Amino acid sequence: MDVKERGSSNNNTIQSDDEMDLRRGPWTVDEDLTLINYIANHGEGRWNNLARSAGLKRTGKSCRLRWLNYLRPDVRRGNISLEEQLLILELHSRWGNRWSKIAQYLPGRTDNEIKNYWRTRVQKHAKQLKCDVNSKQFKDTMRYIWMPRLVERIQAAAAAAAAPATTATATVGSPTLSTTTTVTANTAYNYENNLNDNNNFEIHNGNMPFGGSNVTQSYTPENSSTAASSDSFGTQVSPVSDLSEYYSVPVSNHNNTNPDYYQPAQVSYSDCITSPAGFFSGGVDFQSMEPNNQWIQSGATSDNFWNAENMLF
DNA sequence: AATCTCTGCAACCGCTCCATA
DNA sequence: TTATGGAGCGGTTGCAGAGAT
Repeated sequence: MDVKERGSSNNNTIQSDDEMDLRRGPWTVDEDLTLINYIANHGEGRWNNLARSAGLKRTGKSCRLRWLNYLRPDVRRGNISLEEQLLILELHSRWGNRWSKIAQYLPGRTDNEIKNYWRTRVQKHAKQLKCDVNSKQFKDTMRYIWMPRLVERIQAAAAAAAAPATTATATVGSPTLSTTTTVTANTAYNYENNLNDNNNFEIHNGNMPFGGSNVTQSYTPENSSTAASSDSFGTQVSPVSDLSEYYSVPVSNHNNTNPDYYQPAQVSYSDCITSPAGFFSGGVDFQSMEPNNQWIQSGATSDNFWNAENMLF
């Protein structure tokens, strides 16, 4: 975000007797640098104390939020990939609005980002379909139509990407969809049929922040990038004087659609993705199920649905 | 070109939970 | 046992930019 511009458009410094000059609103580049450098040298945690010690006129909460949602080096930005969308839909169907929990399974994504995605995309389409996002109708639509469609698109993309120099295995209706590639970007989910509240799943790790290339590691929320870690940096780091150093690309290019913007892992998941538990198991033929969905049988609603589906993707 | 409307998302708010004294 | 403060979570708001008119 170009915090400077946003900050200048409205002076968000709110002063009150009991808030002692605490700043609110968009963060400035200077504030960001101060926070980054302080955490680099002292680690995170004790946010109120941190805010004071760092000389930031912000609440601890504000510092924590800024760090976790924006400044952390392992935060991923950019469009939500198809695989991530699929995962979000699946996990939300399991856990509802447990954003932080869902975020634990999407490395580098924050609960805020996922929440925003859900509200801006998914809820919007529920509205278009004139049904409640928590209704069975909508859940069925997600589960039996949108999610299989997503899988198809993932498969198609994988096949297209793999065509020249890689191998791809895409089995419709089977529990696995795997692709191996040789391209640079390579965080791969192996979302085995073992996802539940206590389970781990594996991530074949490429250049994501928590491991080296081609490492397969058991993934748990505890070792996720989303989980706060005081070890994100070493204890002694050269001060960052310019956010472009920190991000390695101009920070002003923050728009998600701009490929120059900070992207710790270039987001082109060339991946293997295995279905969420029970989603594909048994080789369910979603296509054949569609006509059985009473709700979808109604013509007008069906039209709405397909329009919404196209927009969702 | 100007204005209006919509969209995406960063940031804030209020609440709950948990650890500690 | 209770009080207090830190941390985290989900919901909401407000703004900038994009797109439509």
